[in-house]
Amino acid sequence: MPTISDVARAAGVSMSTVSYVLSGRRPISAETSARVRAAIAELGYHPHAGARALASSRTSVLALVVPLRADVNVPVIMQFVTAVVTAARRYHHDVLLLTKDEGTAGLERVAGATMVDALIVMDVEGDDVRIPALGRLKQPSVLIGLPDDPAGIACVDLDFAATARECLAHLAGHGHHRVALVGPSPSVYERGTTYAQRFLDGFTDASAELGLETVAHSCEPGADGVRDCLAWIDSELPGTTALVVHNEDALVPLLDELRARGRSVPGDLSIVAVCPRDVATSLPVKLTSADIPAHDVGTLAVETAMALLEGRKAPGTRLLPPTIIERDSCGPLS
Amino acid sequence: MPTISDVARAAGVSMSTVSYVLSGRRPISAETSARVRAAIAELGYHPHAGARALASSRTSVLALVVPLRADVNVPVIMQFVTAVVTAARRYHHDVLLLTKDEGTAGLERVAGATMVDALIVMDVEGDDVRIPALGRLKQPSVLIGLPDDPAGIACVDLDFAATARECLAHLAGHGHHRVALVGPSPSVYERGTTYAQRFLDGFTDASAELGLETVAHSCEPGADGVRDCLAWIDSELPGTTALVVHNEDALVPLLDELRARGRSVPGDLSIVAVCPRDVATSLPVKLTSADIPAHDVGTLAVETAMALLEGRKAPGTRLLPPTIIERDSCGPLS
DNA sequence: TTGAAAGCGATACCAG
DNA sequence: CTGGTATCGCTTTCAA
Repeated sequence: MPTISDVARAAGVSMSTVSYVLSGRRPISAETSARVRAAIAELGYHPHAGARALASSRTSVLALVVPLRADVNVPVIMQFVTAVVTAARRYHHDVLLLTKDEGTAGLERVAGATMVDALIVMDVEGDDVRIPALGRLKQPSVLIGLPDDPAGIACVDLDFAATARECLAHLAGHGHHRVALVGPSPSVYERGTTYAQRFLDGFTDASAELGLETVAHSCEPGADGVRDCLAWIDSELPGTTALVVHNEDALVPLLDELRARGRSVPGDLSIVAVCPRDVATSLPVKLTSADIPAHDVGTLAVETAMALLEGRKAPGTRLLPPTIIERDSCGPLS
Repeated sequence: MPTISDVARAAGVSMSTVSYVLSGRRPISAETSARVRAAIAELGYHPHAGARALASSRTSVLALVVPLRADVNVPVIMQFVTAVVTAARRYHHDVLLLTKDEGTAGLERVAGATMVDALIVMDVEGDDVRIPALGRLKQPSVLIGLPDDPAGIACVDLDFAATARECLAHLAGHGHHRVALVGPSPSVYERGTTYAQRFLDGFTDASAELGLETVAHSCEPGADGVRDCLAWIDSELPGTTALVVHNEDALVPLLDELRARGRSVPGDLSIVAVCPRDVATSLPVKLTSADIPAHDVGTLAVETAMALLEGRKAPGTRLLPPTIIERDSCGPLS
């Protein structure tokens, strides 16, 4: 493996010149630069990451902490991950993957060892024990999600309250007055992640603002859960004409059940789902949906981390506005 | 951030002693060791990864290259990833995540920069351009999958040929003689990944050995694809009493279609699926299935990488034996 | 516009 | 069982 001094010798310049050609941190004559680049190419030189990290105390690596709970939606996580990796590469960074189950220790390990320049943490809970730990690190971090108290750490997420509002507004625009929310499974509410509650709060507020009659109920997984939830809705708000579904796993059994009952979508019942684009379009009825912009959130998280590293931008919270995509599951009131 | 010499001073020993306490590469008296550890804990010392990598030319990091094609099964990929990360941690290694779309350049970048000790590459194709590139690296690598020519690189995968054989043997054991294979979509065969072909070859061979009448056909995605495939099977092998389904996405529409036709499973038709445990159990009929042991394969890949790093074990191919799990979709010939 | 040289923080060899 | 120290390969300040 050639070193920087091999390159320097081959190009007939000093080590520092080679270094500056690579970093661009000081002007180099076009001619010198060309000679150096030629030598680099010819020798197949790659700067040694460890040496570079030691000398500069920057690693060009980002830590990404992912949940591996089965209870969260795996394809969505994967979308975050690929968005983060892809965006990181645009900034010449690589991604070190940590799992949430290592908890605080994992963060302290990679940060303490100076393995990473910044950390991006997914699946943040309302009262997440990792937040104080992150605050103690010398590296900046970005949360994907919104805890009760970010404690000065940057946050990025979809604006779930506004999303609920848009869903209701969309249905109201179609003339619906009685709308039910099919929520996530109870375990999601119990667990600390706040997005379910934020969505529910937005739903409740918007319902009042828009003068709608609404109910909301969590929905256990599986066909039975869906049936129970529908039964609950029927008894609590008879004459419901539209559903907002904030529960991906419920979608397939829900459509099955409605078909079995002979209720057509959107003829008898309109539906707005909150889910990634691809699941909305892969079902028998193409669902009007509020997108989960995993790609945008992941990208923004990386951009925020980079801004923090460069000292621009104070940490704060960025909630992305929702996007409703009209498809075939929303009709006028019949 | 305290350094090793801060620890040495605090403990009243030399730097080298601290280093040896940490690495265990030479005997240290219990007393000294205790003093050093106390100092480490008190100062909150973490060895600097870059410095360590520079001095020792080992990084304690593994590269993992994942595909991000939508066409592969995302939850299965995620299982590989979590298995690799978890296993790596048991060996005190972290995982740097690369995406397949960076191609050869990504491998050369992280290996050339000495960012990783070894590489694990998923979604290897029959004639994968990355294989010669991996051969040129100074770090060892492990392939998940089985290319046409591993060129001396270690491979780990499920034994798909044996899996096909077991599926057929299982059905033959239930008295079936006419069996059809519902294969992956044509795009999977066209793309270079070899597992589909290996499964098909195993299927064909075992069919002959067991004296069965079989046909095999690829299956396009979606309900239409399933209908076409079933129609093809009906015309080519009338009286088929059992299906081997090597196509996860076809499972839901297939069961739907059979139900629509009033054909019961396993009453009228037996099914063995090749898929991860959780999808086999989450369908309306609990499917008898051949497991995709993503967790085991990922773990074994890491263990192989570690063995290679320690110089034990020559690279070679390890194909994991299949496991058929009997559930509710296989009955006797009626 | 370029060069020389002092670290960065560990590891591991040479000594004792 | 423990110490001293050269060394790893690069960045960056100081000088020219």
